Amino acid sequence: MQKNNVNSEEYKKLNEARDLIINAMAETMDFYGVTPSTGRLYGTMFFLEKPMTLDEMAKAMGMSKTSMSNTARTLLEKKVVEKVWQKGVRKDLYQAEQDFFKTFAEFFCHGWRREMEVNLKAINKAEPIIKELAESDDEQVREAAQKDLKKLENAKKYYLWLEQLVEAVETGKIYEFIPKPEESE
Amino acid sequence: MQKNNVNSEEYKKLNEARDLIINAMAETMDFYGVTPSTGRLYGTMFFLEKPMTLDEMAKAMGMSKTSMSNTARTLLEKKVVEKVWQKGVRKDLYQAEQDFFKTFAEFFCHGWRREMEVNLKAINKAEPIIKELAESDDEQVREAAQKDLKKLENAKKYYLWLEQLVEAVETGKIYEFIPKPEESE
DNA sequence: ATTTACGTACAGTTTAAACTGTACGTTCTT
DNA sequence: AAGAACGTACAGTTTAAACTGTACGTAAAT
Repeated sequence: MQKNNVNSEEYKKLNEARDLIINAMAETMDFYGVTPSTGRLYGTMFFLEKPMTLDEMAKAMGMSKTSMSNTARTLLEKKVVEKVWQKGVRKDLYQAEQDFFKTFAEFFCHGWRREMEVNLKAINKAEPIIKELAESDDEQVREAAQKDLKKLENAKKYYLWLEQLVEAVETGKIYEFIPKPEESE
Repeated sequence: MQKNNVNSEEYKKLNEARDLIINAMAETMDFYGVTPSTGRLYGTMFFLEKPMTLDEMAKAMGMSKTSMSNTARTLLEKKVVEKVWQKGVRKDLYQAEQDFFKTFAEFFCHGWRREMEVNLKAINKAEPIIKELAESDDEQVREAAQKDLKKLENAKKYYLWLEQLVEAVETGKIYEFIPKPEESE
């Protein structure tokens, strides 16, 4: 918790300031479908410069190594951390992605894509059936089916649009429309 | 479950086809932070033309009225259903929003906005403290604080960009860049 | 003024998720 | 080849979320 040759008073202050941010991250990351403690881990890794081992995470979060293994995997799947490799280091090393634009693109495009795929698959299965029923002799069935077809058409149009959006975000074309504030490096 | 003067065989078929879609919706709506049963309710309401009462929902979902009250409130908060009013009807009536573009805009802009607000608030609190530490006599503290400041700068730039995106989506300006496929009405 | 209908607060229960500790397979070290 | 270090599968526990039924406050109906 406290480094050796270091002004620990000021370090404490710095960590408190970082915690303000980390807490906010932990709170808002529920939007990304993770628990607060997962968010806290990401926040912690975000501020740490060097990559982190599971043991370091466990110590920093005051949690079990098993939990850290699971949490790290979650963050890995969400593409907000990456596994890095260092010569001579046996332990797995994880490092937080620093570029929020990248994490934004990764996360939302992945989610949107999945939504499109699953739903379009279902639509393609259901549509022929409903199309058949839209020719029914039974007026009520026919009208209901026709209304459903219209709904499916609209859904497909939406997914067509979403596909375009995903592509624009993934390729970076979106930044032609909404430019990034220029980087300070 | 079975209407009176209706070809129940065909109705069954139609409901099976609808269920394919509803199941897909229930599955993918986890991305929107709701449970499958909440997704199922939305899907059910999406296909039903008329607004629905809590009792009808309870019957359709095979769940308690209390659950439906909670679930409906959730959907209301996410802005994917709305309360409608009909003359002479005492019961609350809920109706699914049919326009996916609207639900997209409502949901993501709300989430992004909250993320920006909470995190920027934390940044504004933490930054002055870190700025002070960036002048520290202790070299380690000073360098750490300076690195942190850069991180905060980058975060702010990202949120600036996100703000622009939210605005483009909310105002509909986004459709100038990624046009909607034309409506079939 | 009673009664009836409605939605939800509340308490209790069931179900699922988060988390821990032990044990095991794998890989590096010696 | 034996031993040590590492990550994770697994089983068990704790915590939180989902769901139910009863009860109550409010408002319409009689």
